[in-house]
Amino acid sequence: MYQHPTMDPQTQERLSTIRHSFSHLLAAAVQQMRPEAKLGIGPAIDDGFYYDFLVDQPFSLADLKEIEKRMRKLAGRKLAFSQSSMGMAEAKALLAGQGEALKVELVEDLASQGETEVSFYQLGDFSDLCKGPHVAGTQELPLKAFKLDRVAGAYWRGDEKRPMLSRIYGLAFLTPEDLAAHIEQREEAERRDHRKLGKEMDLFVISPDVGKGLPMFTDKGTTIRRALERFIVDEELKRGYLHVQTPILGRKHLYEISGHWEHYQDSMYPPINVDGEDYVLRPMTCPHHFMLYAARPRSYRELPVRYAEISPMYRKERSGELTGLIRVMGFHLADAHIFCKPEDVKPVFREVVDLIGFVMETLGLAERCWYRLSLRDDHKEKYIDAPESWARAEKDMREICEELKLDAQVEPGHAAFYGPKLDVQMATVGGREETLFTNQIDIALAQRFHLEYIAEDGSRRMPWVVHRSSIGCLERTIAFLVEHYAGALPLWMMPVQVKVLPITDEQAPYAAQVKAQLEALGLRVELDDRKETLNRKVREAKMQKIPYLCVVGSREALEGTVTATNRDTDRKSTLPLDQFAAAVLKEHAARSRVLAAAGAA
RNA sequence: GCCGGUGUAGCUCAGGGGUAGAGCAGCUGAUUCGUAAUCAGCAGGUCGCGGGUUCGAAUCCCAUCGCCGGCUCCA
Repeated sequence: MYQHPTMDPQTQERLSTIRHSFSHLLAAAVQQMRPEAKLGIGPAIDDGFYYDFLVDQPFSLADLKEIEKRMRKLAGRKLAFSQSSMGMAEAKALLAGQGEALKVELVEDLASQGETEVSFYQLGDFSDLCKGPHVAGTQELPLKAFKLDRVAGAYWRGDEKRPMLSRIYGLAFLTPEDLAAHIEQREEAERRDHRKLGKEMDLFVISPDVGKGLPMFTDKGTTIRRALERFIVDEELKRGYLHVQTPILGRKHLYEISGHWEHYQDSMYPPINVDGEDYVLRPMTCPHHFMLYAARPRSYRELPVRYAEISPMYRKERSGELTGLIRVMGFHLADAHIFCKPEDVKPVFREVVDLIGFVMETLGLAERCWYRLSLRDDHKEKYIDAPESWARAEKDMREICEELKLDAQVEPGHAAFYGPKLDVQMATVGGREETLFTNQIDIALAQRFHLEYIAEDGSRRMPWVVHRSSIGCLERTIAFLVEHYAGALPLWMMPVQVKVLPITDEQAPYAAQVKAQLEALGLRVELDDRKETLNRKVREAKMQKIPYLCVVGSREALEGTVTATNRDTDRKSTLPLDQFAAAVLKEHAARSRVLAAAGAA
């Protein structure tokens, strides 16, 4: 989301105060228009503020104009924000008298946390339970730097079992310029959106007839995927992973053993009954890999066993949750399960962190990602019931983060049902946070599947299992890459790496030769021999973000050269074809993110 | 799934009760061109789908589907 590049903490705090004050102004205006509207909460957020209201009739976009007008009118009266405080019982009685049931609940919560007093802010006729701070009065609000934005439904306290409130979002900044910049940035984000670019670049298609959340990759999109798959499979093989292949269907029984059926059923498709036996589409690969492990006795000597697979999986999602390639129902995860001795879990995990670090670096996403340590929360029913193992695994996970100086954000409530996770997080261009990769210590499944190995002393022991994804879900990773690079992907994953543009028909034979020579090296090349002007061919190729354009005219044909334009620098240089080809091949093979074969900066 | 918004040609959009329009893309022809749109012509839509109101619906109403933003959920 929008962050002012040079904002010091004080200014940031001031802005947050202003935004919060705007939210009160909003609530005041709303209560003028709809006295029956009950108040939820109204905090400052990254780009402004919102306020939640309990109303019979949800607000529509058309209401915003009128509300904003009233806000401006109220602000024009130069109202002061004044604070007062009172005891819990008094506050509760006051709010109850006003019919503010949601606020009463907040007071009760504060009371149960041991608070003895609460604070109210008064703005004109409008009073609200609020700890502040606020600006002194409405004359301090930058009215030209704010704007009501949109409406949305939001469950009270984020709980879908509780009533849905009507939320009004507003944008607010310190200056009109900042507001304009934010709106401009939003438009830029729209242009970078992988859904838009994916269509323009012809990478994937989501057909309602096939099904929402079930993307299909075109040849170009498939080329990107293949580049990523080859990269990760080769890298994993180098690092001791064993690549395997397992089916996407499995007996329901298998998932009853794993606990998925009990803990994860909401995300699974209903069983397919075949001759009296129930099968389910797999939501995860772990049970299959466990059965591979369990198929024969294992010695401590062969541990750690690292089974990897780029595995298709299907998870049921509610329709409103699907987004382009980022949130889908059928996807492909670069998954692996590492079976190790319990005492080896740290080195094994360190090795996993090293791999994902390498992957992020190679993809060029490292500086945009951060770590999240995902632990349990109080909703015990979501997790396997094994408090001691949880405590141990969470402790291990924390220690690993500390040892590796990962600076992970700790977040309760995001753990897998079978163990804590170390996630790699990233933000979409739209500002929404998503998980790119995830790694887990599994405290439960080895036991449920009775996995074991023979230890040095001949005893049978239970291995620990680490689940991890190295390059994540291919669909999602591609979406992030497209957004991060605004479509101008690194050479090695670009569907078309070089485009040959002959100036006239006379150069057709030479252009074909250039293409053939580059292709013989394994590069992906297109020839544009249409009867179009060079200007047009260049324009179209640039819009397609082709890394290198090779213009060949009579001069190049005569000399055996190409005049290549560099996508990233927009510079060009004329050089012998052999030399250009070798340089591009080198960049391709090295998975370089810098284009320097021609027109280097 | 819930709340709000939205759906007109492949794409971007105009039109808002009297049975459809532009630009680009496409096709045909001419142009043989040195780094971001050569010119001309042609073709293209039962206005998401289904009901209803009306003499008449792309336009109003209802329902439904897709898409977008949010909530919930999540790789």
